Amino acid sequence: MATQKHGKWYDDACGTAFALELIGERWSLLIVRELMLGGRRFGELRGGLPGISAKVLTERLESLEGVSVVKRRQLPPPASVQVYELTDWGYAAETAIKELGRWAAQSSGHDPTLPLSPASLMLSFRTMFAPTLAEGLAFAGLLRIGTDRFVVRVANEAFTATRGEIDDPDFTIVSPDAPSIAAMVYGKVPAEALGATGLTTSGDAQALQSFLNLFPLPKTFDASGAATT
Amino acid sequence: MATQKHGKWYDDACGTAFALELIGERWSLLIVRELMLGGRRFGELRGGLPGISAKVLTERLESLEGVSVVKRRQLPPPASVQVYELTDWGYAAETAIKELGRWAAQSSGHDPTLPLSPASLMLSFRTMFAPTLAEGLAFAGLLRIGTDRFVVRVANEAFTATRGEIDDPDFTIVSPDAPSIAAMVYGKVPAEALGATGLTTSGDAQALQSFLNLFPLPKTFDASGAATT
DNA sequence: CAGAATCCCATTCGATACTG
DNA sequence: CAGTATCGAATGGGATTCTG
Repeated sequence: MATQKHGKWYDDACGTAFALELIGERWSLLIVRELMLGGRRFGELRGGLPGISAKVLTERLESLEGVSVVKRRQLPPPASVQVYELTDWGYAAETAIKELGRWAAQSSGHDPTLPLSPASLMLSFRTMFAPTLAEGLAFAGLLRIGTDRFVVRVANEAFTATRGEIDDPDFTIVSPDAPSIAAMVYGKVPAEALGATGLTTSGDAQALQSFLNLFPLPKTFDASGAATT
Repeated sequence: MATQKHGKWYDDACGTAFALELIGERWSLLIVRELMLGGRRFGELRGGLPGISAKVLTERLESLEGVSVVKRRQLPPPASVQVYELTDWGYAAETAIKELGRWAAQSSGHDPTLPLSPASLMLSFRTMFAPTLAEGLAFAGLLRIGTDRFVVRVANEAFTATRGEIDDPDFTIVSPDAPSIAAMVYGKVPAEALGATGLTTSGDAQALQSFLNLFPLPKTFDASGAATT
């Protein structure tokens, strides 16, 4: 187990302060975010974290491993690759990560045009999903974002999004990147207008449209931080 | 309005990344925590944040004001003191802060013997309160922690904790500091054993005991981050 | 007391080069 | 590809001083 680096930033018994000791360093929480949809390799992590250097990523992974949020796994010999994945406890951080995102997304200062990783997009779906809008709906969709594959399912007013394939999806979305899908879902841009981005859809148009409407945006505070009535 | 400092740490449309741009600097989130139970003065903030320097506190307050999480208020002339308080949006961060704390407190590495501010203690109550344990209960208590005053109320399976006084509480807890109360609530240390700490209780012993049992601890992951069965 | 201004050291980061 | 090693630059934060 790698050695823990700092250990004494704050001198505070508060659980939130302890959380910040663990995942409060720059980049740490975003690394956890990238791992939230399953184990990833070093290079895949870099791909989802624009601007992070190999040095910092290495340091953060060691730190997160040292505090048992991340564990390292050697894949079986044929392809003996190393994979980083969350521990059970690491996965338990999902709620906290989503609540932070939900909070910040309510600000008028949020810029949705920046780059977005596939994992972030899936996590945003898990965050923004509105169960009441899913009454009576049941379908499964396949999302192909670059080389990533995700299955999204809606049933019993519940939503799941996981890495994986599926044989007979009700609909399929193929996109070169995540932002194009985000624009369609959150920007209410019709799929046809996204042709130029290389995004295509197929399958049950009804189910697809239902899916696209399951994720309402809040945005309820103005630039001065006051609630908008 | 103060100028925003960095602005471009991450280049990421993810809401969580944006949250970290706003409150991800060292100390920032703990300052928000200290303000969560009401406006505070500069020195009061320092008191609740052991180890923070005046320089850093000044910088962080400017930064938080710049992004509209905190606002500055001049109290009316008689006592023309400056008070820092959260904007509506700042108060909306409570859920995220509590979820971070709840997550971290599940770790076996959490050290509850460190210093604890009164605001942190109240926030921990709001976090750990278990509605199902409050069925049929209704009472109001007064907590005097050093010079701070809080009113805690339980009714309709709901819990509130706010700064303030009350005339006829069902019980009163007087303590020189927050950790003594934390030991009684979370450490299951009987009040009598806390005499040496200067903690005293009075009023309806039944209501007091009910109150003390409303905040169960989770702690469900071992040192390696695995779920304990 | 509340905070701004200086100074200076320690850490951190990014870029580049290197290795199995 | 998956990191490690090194180095210079930038940043951050503590201590101190000063001011209203």
